[in-house]
Formats: sequence, structure tokens, C-alpha cells
Amino acid sequence: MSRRSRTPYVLLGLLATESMSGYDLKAAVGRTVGHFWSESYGQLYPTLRRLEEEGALVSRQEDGGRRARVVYSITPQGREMLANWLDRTPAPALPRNELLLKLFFGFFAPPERTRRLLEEGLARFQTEAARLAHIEREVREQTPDAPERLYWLLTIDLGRRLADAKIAWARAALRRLPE
Amino acid sequence: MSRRSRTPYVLLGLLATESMSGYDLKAAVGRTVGHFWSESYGQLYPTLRRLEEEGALVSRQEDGGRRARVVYSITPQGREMLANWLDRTPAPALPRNELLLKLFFGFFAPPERTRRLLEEGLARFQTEAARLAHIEREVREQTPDAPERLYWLLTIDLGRRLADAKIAWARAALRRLPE
DNA sequence: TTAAGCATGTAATCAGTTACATGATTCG
DNA sequence: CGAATCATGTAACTGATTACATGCTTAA
Repeated sequence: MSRRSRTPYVLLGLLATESMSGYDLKAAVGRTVGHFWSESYGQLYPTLRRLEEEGALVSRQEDGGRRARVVYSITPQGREMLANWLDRTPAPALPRNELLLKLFFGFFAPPERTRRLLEEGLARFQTEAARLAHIEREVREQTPDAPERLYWLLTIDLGRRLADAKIAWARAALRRLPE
Repeated sequence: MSRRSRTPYVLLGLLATESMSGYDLKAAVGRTVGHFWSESYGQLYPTLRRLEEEGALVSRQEDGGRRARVVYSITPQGREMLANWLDRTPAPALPRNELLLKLFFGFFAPPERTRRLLEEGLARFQTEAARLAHIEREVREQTPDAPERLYWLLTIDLGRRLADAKIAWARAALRRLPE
């Protein structure tokens, strides 16, 4: 079910706070929702065009010194489309975790290989935890009065808890592994 | 990177323990790796055929009473293919979490809607935690001597820790939400 | 008899990534 | 001057789901 793309809503959501170009949007996705979402140009630009055709966005050329950019702004219809999507309960995503898949079949690999799998995972989880801690500090310091801030912090909080849980798990798993 | 399908390896991995039909494999995926992986018939059957063409699997017809089934067994080449995949470090998956996406844009929805989002999430996380606890009991009771058991339990352990972290987060988030 | 489960498969469709193409501007 | 960054896009490909098609067997 729900094989509908969510790309339109990511773009509408970000543009609901601030007008931006496609290029800016790509960067904004990475900066703001990057720890739980991603978008590629190949989806982004065609979606922007489609949303404008549907009246959810309007664009204006902007050329000040640098290369001409196309800045998109959300329309009332766009806000309605966003609100409509927010009102629907998200379908649970089909899970896909390749690390766990390899671990599950770990019996068929040399033990030291599985050990390394977990060690590499642990390193990634630690990097992720540090990154989220950094982002949280930034949000707390740099946007003390943004009304969206609570929601941003809540998503970061889950990210941190999940990263911490993965770190604790990887450490425990390494202790339980043979050799 | 790594847009290669992992379907072949899921099938090889399951068949490395026990020969099965495509129908059985679909059920086995749900039963064993279902909490972090999924496969559809549309991927499964063509992949089985391809793997047999490549010499990684062999099939035999089996008709005992019920409808004829095609049972697949892994070959030495298949085991090598599996080992080869296990030896490679998995690429980190691009994250996609629709619940967090909706929460991130929660400022643009009525507060009670965001509250419900979290309540529904909490309910799902609790169901998931209970399901994993049940699976763990089953594995501990029913397969006390399977050599793969440690690896199965490790994947379940992460699932439980993540579910618990999500539950704690959702409760805390509900307390921080306005209204 | 009829519904549920066993069993295998294909066609249509789509979402999404990657690689490629192009060119301006800015900074070291 | 060259590299990095700004900026916008398209084409090719493929992974994957969903819906559909078919028909047998078994138990209520």
C-alpha cells in the first residue's frame, strides 16, 4: 500500500517555512531531515515542476549577480495539500536492514567477519550519535525562538535514542559473539 | 551506490539451512527476518529462477498428495555466492521514516493531530515489542540447539531495544507536546 | 459447497537512484 | 588558472510492489 511518493510533501513542508530554489531544497533536506529522510535531484526537480503545474507552488526567476535561480514559494493550495497529508496516518514502512540481514546469516561466515560487521556498525552508530548531538546543540543555540523548534527537537531526540540503543546493542553483541 | 537487490542473498541464506519452495520461502522470510526484512512474490519467483540459471540453486519437482511444488536447494556455488556477499561491508541505507517526517512538520498541523500521530505510533511500537518478546520466547524454547540460534537472538535483541527506545521516546514526546 | 490455504507465476506500474550534461561564478 | 561551488536539469535503468490470473486441496 501507499506506494505514493512523499517527495511533494517534503518540499511543501520545507517551503511552508521559507521560499527556496531546488538547489537550496536539496541542501535543506540534508541539513534538517537528513537523519531520517533523503531526496535526490532526479526526484526533486520534476516534482517541483509538477507541484507548480498543480498550483501548489509558484516560482519566480531571481538573478542577482550569480547564476539565475528559480525560487519556489508555497501557495494556499500547497498548504492545504500539506495539511491534508499531515492529517493522514502514515502506513508503516516495509523494514529493510542489511546489517541485520548479514548478522542473521552470520553462522555462514567466519566469526571474525561477523565481528568486523558489528565493529563497523558500532563505529557508524557512534558517528551518528555525535552528529545528532551536534545538530541538537546547533538548533538549541541558533534558533531559540522558531515556533517549529519543538518538532525539530523531538525528531532529533528519537534519532539520539535509537543511536544510543544501537551502540549499547552492538557492544553487548560483540561480547556474546564467539572467538 | 549498491542499488543491487539483496533478494538473492535472503533466499540463499534461508536455503543454506533448509531446502524449500518459493511459497515456503515467502513464509520463512516473514517468520524469521520479518522484523527487519520483507520480500514479495513478484521479486521472489523470478529471482529463484535466475539463481537456478546461474547454478546457485537446483530445483526438483515434488508432488505428494497436494499440488506439485518446486523445492529449491542451494549448491556449492550458491554457498560461495552467499559467503561472498557476507564478506562485503553493507552500504548504509538511505533513511526514510514517514512518522518523523510528519512530526517534523507538526507545526503546520493541529496539535491534536500530531498528538494522535504519536499515540498511534506508540501503539504500534508496543505491538512490535510484544511480538518480538514472543518470537524470542519461541526461539529459546523451540530451537535450543540450532547453531544459528545466537545470530537469530542477536537480531531479535536489537529489535527489542529499538522498540523499547521508541516507546520511551513516544511517551516523553507526548508529555512535551502542547495542549 | 464454499472458503481458506497451498502454490506458482506475470504484467503493469512506479518510485527512485545514478550518471550524465551544461555552464556560470567565486575564491585561492 | 583551476577547483569548488552554485544551479538546473534529463535519460537510463532497475528494484520493488501490487494486482491479477489460475487452479488444486482440505476442512468446516
